[in-house]
Amino acid sequence: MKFHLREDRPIYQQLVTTIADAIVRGELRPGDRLPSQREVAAEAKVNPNTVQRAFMELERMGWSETRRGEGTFVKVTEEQITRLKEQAAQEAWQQFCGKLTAAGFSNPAIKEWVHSQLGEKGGGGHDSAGQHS
Amino acid sequence: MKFHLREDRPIYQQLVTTIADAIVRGELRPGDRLPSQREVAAEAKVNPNTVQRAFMELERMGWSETRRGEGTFVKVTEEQITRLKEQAAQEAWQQFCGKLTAAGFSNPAIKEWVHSQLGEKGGGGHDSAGQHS
Amino acid sequence: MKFHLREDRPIYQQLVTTIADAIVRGELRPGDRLPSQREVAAEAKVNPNTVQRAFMELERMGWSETRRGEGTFVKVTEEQITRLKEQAAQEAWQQFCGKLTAAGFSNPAIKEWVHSQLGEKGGGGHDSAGQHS
Amino acid sequence: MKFHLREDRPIYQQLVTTIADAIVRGELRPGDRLPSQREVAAEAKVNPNTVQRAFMELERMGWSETRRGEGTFVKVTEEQITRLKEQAAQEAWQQFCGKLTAAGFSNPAIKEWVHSQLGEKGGGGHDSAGQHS
DNA sequence: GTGGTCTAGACCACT
DNA sequence: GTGGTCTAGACCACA
Repeated sequence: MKFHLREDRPIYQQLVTTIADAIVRGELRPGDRLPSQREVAAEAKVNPNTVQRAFMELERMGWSETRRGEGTFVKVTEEQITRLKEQAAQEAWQQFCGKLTAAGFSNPAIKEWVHSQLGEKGGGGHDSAGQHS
Repeated sequence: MKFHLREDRPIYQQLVTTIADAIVRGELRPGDRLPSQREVAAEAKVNPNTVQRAFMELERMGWSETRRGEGTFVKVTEEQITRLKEQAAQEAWQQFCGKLTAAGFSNPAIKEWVHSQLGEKGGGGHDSAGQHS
Repeated sequence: MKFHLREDRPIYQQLVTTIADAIVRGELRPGDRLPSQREVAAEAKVNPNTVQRAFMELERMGWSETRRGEGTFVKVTEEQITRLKEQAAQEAWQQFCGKLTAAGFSNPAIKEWVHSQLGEKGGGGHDSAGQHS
Repeated sequence: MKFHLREDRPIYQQLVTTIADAIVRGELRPGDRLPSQREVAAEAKVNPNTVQRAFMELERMGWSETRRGEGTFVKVTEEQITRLKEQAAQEAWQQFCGKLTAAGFSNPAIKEWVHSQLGEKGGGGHDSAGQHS
C-alpha cells in the first residue's frame, strides 16, 4: 500500500490549472489583468521564478498576453472558453468514472447508478451540488 | 483571485481517506495489517504522531483495530465495505457536479451532458476510465 | 514488593474522569462552558495538547461540544447524568470491595461488615461522609 | 472548577501508606525485611532522604525495627494487623460513602443502593471484586 | 482570545 | 520492533 500526500504535478502546472479553472468559472474574463507575478508568488508561497514559468506557459498556450510594464492579461475568445469548459467537463467525468471503477463498479453499473442519481434528484445535482472544494 | 496549492484538509484526514480508498478498492481486506505508524510516517513524510492520529480516527470509526506491540489491522465487515463504496460514489458524484456547476453548467445542463456521455459510450466510461489522478 | 507513587492512568483520562466527576456532582451543568484548554493546562500543570486530547475524548463520548473560537461546552442530557451517577456508584463500590478483599475480607465478610456499618449508622454515612480524598 | 492531578500528600506519607497496605494485604509479614532504602528510592524514583523519613515514621509508629547493618524489619503483632485491617475498611467505606454523597445520594439512598448490591451479588462483591488498580 | 493541526523528540509498555 | 503517552513549541483559522 502506497502513501503519498504531496501533489506530484509540477507546481507551475498547478498554477496554470488554477488559472484555467478561474477562467472556466468565469472568475477571470478576457481582458482581465492577472495579479502580478510577485503577488501570486507571495500568496501561493512559491518561488517567483515558478510563477514566471507558469505565466510563460499560459502565454505559450495563447491564454494570456504579457504587456511589459503593465502586467499580464487574459486573452481568450469566448469560443476558447467554451472549449475549455467542455474539456473540464470531460476531465471531471473521467475522474468520476475512474473513482467508481476503482470502487468496483462495472461500466453498466456506473450507468445505472448515475441514472438513479439523475432520477432521484430530477437533475444532475441537488442543493449542495456546488460543493467541490 | 485566490492561489493556494496546498491541500487544506488536515493531513491526518487525508491519511484516513487514503486508507478508506484502499479498502474500497479492495487493496486492503478485513484482517490485513496496515503498515506500521512509523513506516507510514516515513513514506508519507509526515510526523509519526500525525499518523497515529489518523489511526486513532480509523479505530474510532470502527474500521481498524490496533493491537499494542503487533500493529493495526483492518476490521470492516463486507456490509461496511458496501456502505463505503456507496459513500465514495456519492462523494465522487458530488465533486463531479460541483466542478460542472462551477464551470457554468445548470443542473438540467449537467443531466443532459451526462446523458450524452452515457449514450455515446454506451456505458459510463471508456478506455481510459481508470484514470483517477 | 512494588513501590510506585505515580498514578499510572494516562493523564488525559484522568482529566476526563475529573470532568465527568464534576458533572456527576452537579458542579458542571449542561450548557456550561469548560475552562479553556490553556487554562486547564496551566492549572493542572500539563501540556495543552494533553488537555486537548482529553477534550477530544469528551466530545467523542458525546459529553461535550467544542465550538471553534468559543470554547468547550457540556452537552449531556439528564438521562446521561443519571447513567453517569449509577456508573460512578458502581465504580466506587468496586473499589471499596477491592480494597476489602485485598485486606483479606471474604465476600460474606464484606457483606457482614457493611451490614454492621449500615446498622450502626442507621444510614450509610456519618458526619464526615463527604470526605473523599 | 478545579483541576489537580498531582497527589498532594507528602511523598514520605504515601510511602508509609504503601507499606501499611502491603502489611494489611499480608504481602509483608512480621519479621520480613523491607527492601533497602536505596532500593526503594530507586524504584519509587524519589530521593533516598525521603525514604529515610518514611522509614523513621514507620519505626515511630512501631511497625518496623531498624537493625544497623542488617536492614529494616516489619515488627507488628497480629493484633495490630487486625486493627490496621479494620482501619483500612473504615477508610474505604468513608471514601465510598463520600463519592456517593458527592454524586447526590442521600444516606438512605446509599443504604438502599448497597442493599441492592448485596442482594444482587449474594455477597459483597463479584468476580472482579478484586480490581482496584 | 478560542480551539485545531503539526512537528520533533522523548519515554514507556507490550511482545 | 510495535503502538501509547507526553512535552514544548510552532502556526493556523475562527470569532
